[in-house]
Amino acid sequence: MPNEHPAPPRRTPARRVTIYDIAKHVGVSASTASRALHKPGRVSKATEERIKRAAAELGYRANPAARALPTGRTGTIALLVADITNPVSFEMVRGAEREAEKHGYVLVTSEFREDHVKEASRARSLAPSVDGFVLASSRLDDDAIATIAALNPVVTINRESPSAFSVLADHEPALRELVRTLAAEGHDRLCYLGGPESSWTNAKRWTAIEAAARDEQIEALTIGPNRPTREAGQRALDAVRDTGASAVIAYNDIMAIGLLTAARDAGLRIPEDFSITGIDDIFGSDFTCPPLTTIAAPLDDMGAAAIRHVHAALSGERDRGTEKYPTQLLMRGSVGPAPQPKGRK
Amino acid sequence: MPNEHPAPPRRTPARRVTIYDIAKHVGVSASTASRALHKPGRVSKATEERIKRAAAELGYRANPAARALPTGRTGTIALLVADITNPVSFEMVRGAEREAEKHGYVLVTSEFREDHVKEASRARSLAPSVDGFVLASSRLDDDAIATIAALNPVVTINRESPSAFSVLADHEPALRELVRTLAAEGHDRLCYLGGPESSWTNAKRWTAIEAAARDEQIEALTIGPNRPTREAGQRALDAVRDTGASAVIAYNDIMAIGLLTAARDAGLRIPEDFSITGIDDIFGSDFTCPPLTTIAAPLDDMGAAAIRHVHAALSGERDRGTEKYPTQLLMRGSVGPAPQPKGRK
DNA sequence: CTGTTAGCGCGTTCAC
DNA sequence: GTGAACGCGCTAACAG
Repeated sequence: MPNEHPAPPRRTPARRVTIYDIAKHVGVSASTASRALHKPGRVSKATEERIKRAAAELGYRANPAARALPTGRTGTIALLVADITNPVSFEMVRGAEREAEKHGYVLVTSEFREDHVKEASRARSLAPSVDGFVLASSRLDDDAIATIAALNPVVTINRESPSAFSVLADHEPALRELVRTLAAEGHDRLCYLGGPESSWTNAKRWTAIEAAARDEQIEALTIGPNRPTREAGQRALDAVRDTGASAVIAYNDIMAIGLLTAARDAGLRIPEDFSITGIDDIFGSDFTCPPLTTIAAPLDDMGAAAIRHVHAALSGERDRGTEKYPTQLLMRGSVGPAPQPKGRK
Repeated sequence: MPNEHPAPPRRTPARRVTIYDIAKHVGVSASTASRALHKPGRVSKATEERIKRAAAELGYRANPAARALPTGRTGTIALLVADITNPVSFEMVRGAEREAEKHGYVLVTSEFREDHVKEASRARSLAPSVDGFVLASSRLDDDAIATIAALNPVVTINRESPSAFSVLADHEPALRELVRTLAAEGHDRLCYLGGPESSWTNAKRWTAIEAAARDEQIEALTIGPNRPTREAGQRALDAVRDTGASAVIAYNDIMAIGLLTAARDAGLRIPEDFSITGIDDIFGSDFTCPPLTTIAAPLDDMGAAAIRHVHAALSGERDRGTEKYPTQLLMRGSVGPAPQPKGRK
């Protein structure tokens, strides 16, 4: 802990009301009050009613810390995302938050900025104050995830791991469809603009593209690894052109947007000179010039599902497994026919 | 609490190491261990060293809940934002998170989706588990904020309130400059596309625009209130055209982008037929067609500052006041000369 | 169905 | 400089 937060000059203590206050007020013991408030049916209907009324009147709020001590449950779930400012995170965070609230959990969201060291350290420091973890686009290896999972249930999003439940977007069919479409448009060499090496999905995506290209009997090559940023997308323009490919599939929309704007700045016409596609369907991908062809996943649902599985694991249900979500190819203006029809086939 | 999370089937307890473990391990009392770990100099240099070593060896992690009980401090700060999926939130969240981590706090981020009822209820339910609040773009009235501030220090972002410390972006100079520029380009009637009624900044922005327009001797009118969404921006196109204004300043970039895309879909040329500007400089505002003229604020710094002020308040420093941050007008392609010079003056 | 007792892990008196 | 004892608010175990 780099810094301590001292307590000395306490703020207006304004003592909060406890179960003892309401117990005294009603004329029962504290444990009865506790039961009435949280254990359904363990107390007579009449006194339960009186206790609940008193609690409402006095404005009682359970102290989570006090509750966590005997139960070992904090009522908090941590969601670790690679990059908060990546629009991909939004929908996931929103879905997770909605579901967490629904089950009475507080959600703590934290980003690790694509840094696996930071990710591990955040998990370690958060571990004592949460009941479980959701790791979105984790950069950790299986051992590191296992370490975390030893103390708390872990659900991963877009990352498979033997020690966690995994919620995945199945990009394979959409990528295959995309490659088929590109081939049909006459593209006979396509380039995958790769993402971070430590990204599990990066490898998956390239594998799917490669296989699809083979089936379509067109060439596929990849450049990378690259950081998943706009800047990286921009800087990749020359490398992409050097490949001689007429179509590019970028690791994600952020990179695709970087590449697209760089291409336009360089005087290229999209898609006449060049087809570009991304993955994710982030905010903004529909209003680039031209709008970006991309692949959408139900990130909102996936975020919610992850929380649901953490909750299930905490309730004693199985905490390993995989759940796949379908994705959808969105054809937009950034894809067009190959520039020089070479008459393949 | 809509739902309880039952504890019964506890997960591999895997008892965590406590100060007692390390105390026994070293051969001292628990209180000495506690002191050595957190009270500088209250224990002999030698034993302090041994205790710290033991703590490290055993992998000791303080139990925040147990700590919170006697101290009343949870080490957590809540950040409430209007809309997580609005890119405006990102930078603020990121800055806040960075600063929170720096001071050893855990940050809980939660959105209330522009709903003041939800905002209040979130604050109420979070109150017992946090040390303080940051309310970003709060939709609450002063009384509601005062209620929250009675229990925990509150810092507001882009919202002034008598019972909280306020971190504000000062849009007035940039708006004035923008209006002056528009006037110089020949626009003699401009329209403010208003945001939500409950938004404090909405009123501020309109006031600044109105005053600047008066000074420039051009006409300014406003339409609204509107929800701060892309859809609202799109739907406003007709209303905006009906005003006869040749330039629009939107409440924020999201709405501006909605308006811009709707205008283009309707066959209008921007900025030849119409100048459009936003406020916020969100992700995406630089790659619309044409790029959006907007006003940028140091949201990252403001988020960090808010946390700093919560921390300061918790340390007994003053918890009322105002801190203003300068903003910057970014002229981009969406602004041009007025379509039909009417030869004002 | 309900009251009593004990203890969660830690900080903090108060003695020594 | 250090240890023993108490209590934070709540739940759990054990009576009754």
